[in-house]
Amino acid sequence: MTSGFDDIPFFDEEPDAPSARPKTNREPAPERSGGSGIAARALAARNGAVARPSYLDGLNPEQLRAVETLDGPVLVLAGAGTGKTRVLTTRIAHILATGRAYPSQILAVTFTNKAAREMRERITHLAGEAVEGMPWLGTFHSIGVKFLRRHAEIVSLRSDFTILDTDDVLRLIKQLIQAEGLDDKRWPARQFALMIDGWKNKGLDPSQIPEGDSRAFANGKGRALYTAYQNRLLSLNACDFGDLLMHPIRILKTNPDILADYQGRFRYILVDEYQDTNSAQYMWLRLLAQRPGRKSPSPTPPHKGAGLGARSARLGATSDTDVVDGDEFPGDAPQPDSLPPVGRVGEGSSSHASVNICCVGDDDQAIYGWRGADVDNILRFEKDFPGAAVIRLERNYRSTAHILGASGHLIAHNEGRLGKTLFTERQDPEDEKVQVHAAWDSEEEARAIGEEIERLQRGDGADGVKHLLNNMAILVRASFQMREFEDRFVTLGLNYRVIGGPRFYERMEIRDAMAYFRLVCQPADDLAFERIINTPKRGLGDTTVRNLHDYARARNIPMLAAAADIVETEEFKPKARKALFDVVANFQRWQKLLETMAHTELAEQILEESGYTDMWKNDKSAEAPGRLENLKELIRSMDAFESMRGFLEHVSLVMDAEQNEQMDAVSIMTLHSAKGLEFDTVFLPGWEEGLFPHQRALDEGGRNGLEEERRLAYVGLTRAKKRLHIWFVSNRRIHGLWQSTIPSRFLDELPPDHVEVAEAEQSYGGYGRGNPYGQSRFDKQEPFASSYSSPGWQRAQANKTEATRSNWGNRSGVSVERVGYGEAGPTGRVIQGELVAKSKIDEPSKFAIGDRVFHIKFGNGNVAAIEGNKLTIEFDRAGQKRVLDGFVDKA
DNA sequence: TAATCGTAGGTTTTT
DNA sequence: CCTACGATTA
Repeated sequence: MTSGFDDIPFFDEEPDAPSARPKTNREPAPERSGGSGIAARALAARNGAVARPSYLDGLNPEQLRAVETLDGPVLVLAGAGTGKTRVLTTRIAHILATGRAYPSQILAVTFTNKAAREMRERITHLAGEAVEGMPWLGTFHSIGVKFLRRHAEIVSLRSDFTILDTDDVLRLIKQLIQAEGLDDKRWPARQFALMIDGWKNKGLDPSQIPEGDSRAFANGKGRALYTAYQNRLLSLNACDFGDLLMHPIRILKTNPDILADYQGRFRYILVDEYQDTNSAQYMWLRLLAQRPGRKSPSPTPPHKGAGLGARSARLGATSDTDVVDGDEFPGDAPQPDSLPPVGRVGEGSSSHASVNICCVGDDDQAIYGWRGADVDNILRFEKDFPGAAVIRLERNYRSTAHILGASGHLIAHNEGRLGKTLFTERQDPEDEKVQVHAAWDSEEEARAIGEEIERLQRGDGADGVKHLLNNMAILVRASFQMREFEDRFVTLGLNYRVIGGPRFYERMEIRDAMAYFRLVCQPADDLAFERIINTPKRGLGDTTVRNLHDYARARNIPMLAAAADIVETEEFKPKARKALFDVVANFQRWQKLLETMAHTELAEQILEESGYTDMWKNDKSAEAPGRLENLKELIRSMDAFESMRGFLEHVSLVMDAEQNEQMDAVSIMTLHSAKGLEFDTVFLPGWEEGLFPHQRALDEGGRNGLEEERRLAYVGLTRAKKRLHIWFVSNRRIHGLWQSTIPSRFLDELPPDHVEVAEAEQSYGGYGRGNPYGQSRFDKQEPFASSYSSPGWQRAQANKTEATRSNWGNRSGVSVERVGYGEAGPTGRVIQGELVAKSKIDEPSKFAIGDRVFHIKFGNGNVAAIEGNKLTIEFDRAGQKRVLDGFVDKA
């Protein structure tokens, strides 16, 4: 577990948990954790009756309450860095340890696999092997799959249905659009995929979508297309991601006995990141959170009040499995195919009042409204679950008081929040204020941030300590901003890591390979068939594929089967016929081998015999070696699975693969992907109107859009533990042309007490000096303007004002100043950068001049010069670049 | 089948 | 402006 991923300090790291405190659970509870239940417990403990379990040690009173309030609905409003994950995991451990439920009776949902994995690890840590048997801990989607595999037939699927990724979905939709005789340029599949996504986020099936939505696409054929799409999925025995929730909802709604069964089963429901739930997820939760109906056969409750000792005894017997897996839902007959109206789930039923559901979230960190998340879900929790206990976690363990003060003040500008005020006990006069910096343009911004990073790395900062790059991050609003930093860091030879780019299983070669495997395991997978039928090239072009497609559709058989038929005929020209024959024969053979051969071996054989690996071996492009490497990695990763099918199942849901965390590197990522992470030092560049808040969020989302942007800013600010640097530039290239920009309004929303406008340490070339634009109008209007008196801020304000009046084109005077900076400032810095590099010059390089090397970004090249750990490489495609040797491998 | 030209779009992302 | 993808052409 890397520290960067830890929301909260764990056990001994807790700031207010002195390490001197005894860890034995015989010890009475510390006084500060004095809820009444605890007091009683402590008393009991003193009498030797109940030992206070050690996992409760170090929780603050609110956290403890969140853990111990087990009956009835609970909403935990957990501010950033207040120990959210810890509460969730400890709560589960507590439920298990007190014997209130079997692991199989707890439903715990997260949004990401990462969160689920982390939760599982932590619970294991707290409660021992108890979690091994927690079958219902996972993402909404993975739990959806598990459920759907059991009840697939109710929605006319087989339980071995495939899960399509976005690529497949897109191709499928495109086919449907073409089949309708529509122009796929005018009606892009992309757009329709987004619409479907939106509908499914809301839990709407084709009959339920608003008429307006239907009319908005394809000359009013929206609904028909959606219907056709769903039918096509069924005939492919496939689901998209939305279906993994839609189908379970439908099953639960139309089958009261199944519903009652699950309602009875899940004694405790826990939801992470509740602020991010969409309507469909909400419906699903509401269905399960209702009290079981009268006739529901509820599983025997485990005996209550058992302590830790009793737990392990019970675990030995492990009746978990038969509670979940043993019972095969008798009386669960397939239902007719009619779709129920989507009403408001659970309406009119007051019985859900005492369901043990615990939702944890932070309305201030709701940043996924644009993909269907509905903040209202968290805002109206108390109405949905009457009598809910609402617990606020406001004690922050992460950031300095300045960072907390700044973020708290910013987010207070939002309306309609549940309202929390984070505080910390940390009082260190050494803590620096949040720094706001101005730069002329994005290039200078990147340059200056690079310098600051190197300064920290070197130990030239205020604290004189050398800092690891791993503890620093640059968080951007939009991914195009990353490029500037990458370019700069490559020239500096500064290690960086981009988080969130295209992921392993989304890469072309991986998808291709997976399509082969899919088709072997599932011959009806037409999408896989179409993906690889002519990859590598076999002379089976569009026309052949279309013929096959038509033939297959006419007979209602899979394309692979159609191909098998057609090669027996004279339908195709000999060349195509031969190629197709080979493909069909190959697949038939592989299918047979599936039963006998080890799956990794078979996978390798498939890629060899299909010519797929050869295709990349013959490819001269820069990416080819990397792709072959990825394929090897893919096969290697299959080892951990029982079978090829098992592997496919895993991959369809878990799209990430871990990367090398070895090297020390600065992280570059978007604000969105930074949620949940923390870093000592955080840089937030690009705080300009139009970029942040983003213009489109403003245009399309109005006030809500702005508030979501503000929450995003809040997320960014609260990622920082110790040092926070915010940047804005005066000029940025937007769609290729230079534009003057105005500092973000969010800057004005920061409290002066906790913020200082950083003075540039080097010469700025004086672009603000002798400000020709006079006093800023913002001086009067801004509430805090009086405290921003430093020259830097005034300069910033000056930029702000002039920026509103002019643009790059007619500001020749200023562009000269830029040149001035360009020559003065950075030149010195570059030299410093090299000095750093030279400290390593003595170490012999593992490369020699003339070596053939491969770089992940620039491809193949030859080493032209070596200075310490820096190489100058003549790349085949990218030209000459200086790179760090850690970034290249011998080719 | 590869290479080249033209055009559209250029926020955020999981599963 | 610059990239990525699709369509057209050799």
